[in-house]
Amino acid sequence: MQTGKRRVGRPTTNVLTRDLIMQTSLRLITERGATGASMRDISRELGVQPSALYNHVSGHEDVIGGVRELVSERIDVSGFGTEPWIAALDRWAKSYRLAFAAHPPTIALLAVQPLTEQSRVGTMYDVVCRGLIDAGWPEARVLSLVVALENFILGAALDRAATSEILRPGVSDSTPSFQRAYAAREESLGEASAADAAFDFGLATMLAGLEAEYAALSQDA
Amino acid sequence: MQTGKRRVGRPTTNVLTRDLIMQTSLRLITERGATGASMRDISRELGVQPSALYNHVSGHEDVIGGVRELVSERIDVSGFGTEPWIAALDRWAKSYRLAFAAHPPTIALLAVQPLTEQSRVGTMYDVVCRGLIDAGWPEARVLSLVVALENFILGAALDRAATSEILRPGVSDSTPSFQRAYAAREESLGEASAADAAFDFGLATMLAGLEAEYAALSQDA
DNA sequence: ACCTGAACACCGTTCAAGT
DNA sequence: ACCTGAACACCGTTCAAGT
Repeated sequence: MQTGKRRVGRPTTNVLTRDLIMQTSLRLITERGATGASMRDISRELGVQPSALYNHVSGHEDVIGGVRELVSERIDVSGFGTEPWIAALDRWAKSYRLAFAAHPPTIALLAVQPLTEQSRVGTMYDVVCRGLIDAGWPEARVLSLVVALENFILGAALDRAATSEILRPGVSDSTPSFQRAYAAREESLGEASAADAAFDFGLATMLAGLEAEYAALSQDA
Repeated sequence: MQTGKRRVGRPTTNVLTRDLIMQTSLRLITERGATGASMRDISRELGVQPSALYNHVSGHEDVIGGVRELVSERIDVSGFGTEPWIAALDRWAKSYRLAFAAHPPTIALLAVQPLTEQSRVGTMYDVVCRGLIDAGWPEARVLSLVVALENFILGAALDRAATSEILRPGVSDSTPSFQRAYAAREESLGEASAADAAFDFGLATMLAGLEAEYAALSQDA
């Protein structure tokens, strides 16, 4: 990316754009982890001084927000309006998690960020809300449903981002039931990821619970 | 905490202990947020040089791990063995979330940390696993169940830690369904927290799904 | 408007020196 | 063994100066 040394003063053709900064940041985070994309790292990668970034972004928080937008673009909301609501939620949840799982270190960074107004994330919520309202869910409950599912998805993504050894009983310790459960899961999983198994199990459980809740709703009406 | 200026060399009575460092760190995180408990902040609060901390902890990661242990001590696993498994899970999940909710900024810090061996967290898993195995859940599925529920809990805690404005549609924008759902929830909630509503809804949904799954299990047997 | 370069107030961590 | 003090290699951000 470097173009030798630039002399002071405004360059004849701009070196940076906001989008270039976001793309570079996402790439660095993915390649080097959450701590590998400091403002100084990004500027170094782009061959500019750190202060140059501030002509296009307001600060590090702004960069993180932009990266979140980038990652969120790959979430699939196409099921709403074309499939039954439960299938649409299933598709949404799985693609949501995969979008973040493709860049594991982003999750811890992004999950805490407040939602910027007028963002693509906002339009995603709109599509999901519309699908659920049209399906007959009471408006007052729709956001609780969406947020609850999202909490699970982000928690699962966070889990996947952590080392796979995050949950492992110590050897020869005082947790026999934990060890038995661990060994039994190990055997039944084979090559599959434990985090994936927990996500699939949890998502199926939540959707089953939602289906039951939905059935109870139409019984009241 | 300061005791005037100490001269160089080993003090006659120790100033620090590992536990004192952890307690101070938790207090600072709670009072000042996740960024308010740097190694230098902790040392300043304790009236010592930053390097003094390294006689009792291996580094910042170690401190975070210790704080997680502190917070986790308040998780209630007393239901396992004394209540039906579903009630025990409900009690566990609610106290789990509350333990972290009492120190909101800790969650983002702690959720990503790998589990240290021989920790209290490990014994918590053991009690939960034992309760579920004794209740008749297949050993190979127990950990997926626990991890899935934990993912939801931590995701919900993360959500609660974020500003309450994290999810809010922009005014006069192109997300009408999102806005309707937001307004409807607002009205039905009154004073209650939106994050709480989503957690309660999600937990009830997951437990209902688990109950259905459990019933299906015994049908096969 | 958009870059460089210098500066400021921070980090985590290491290590010699002192008791 | 457990502290101080100095040092190293980092941060994010601001701002004057230059084109």
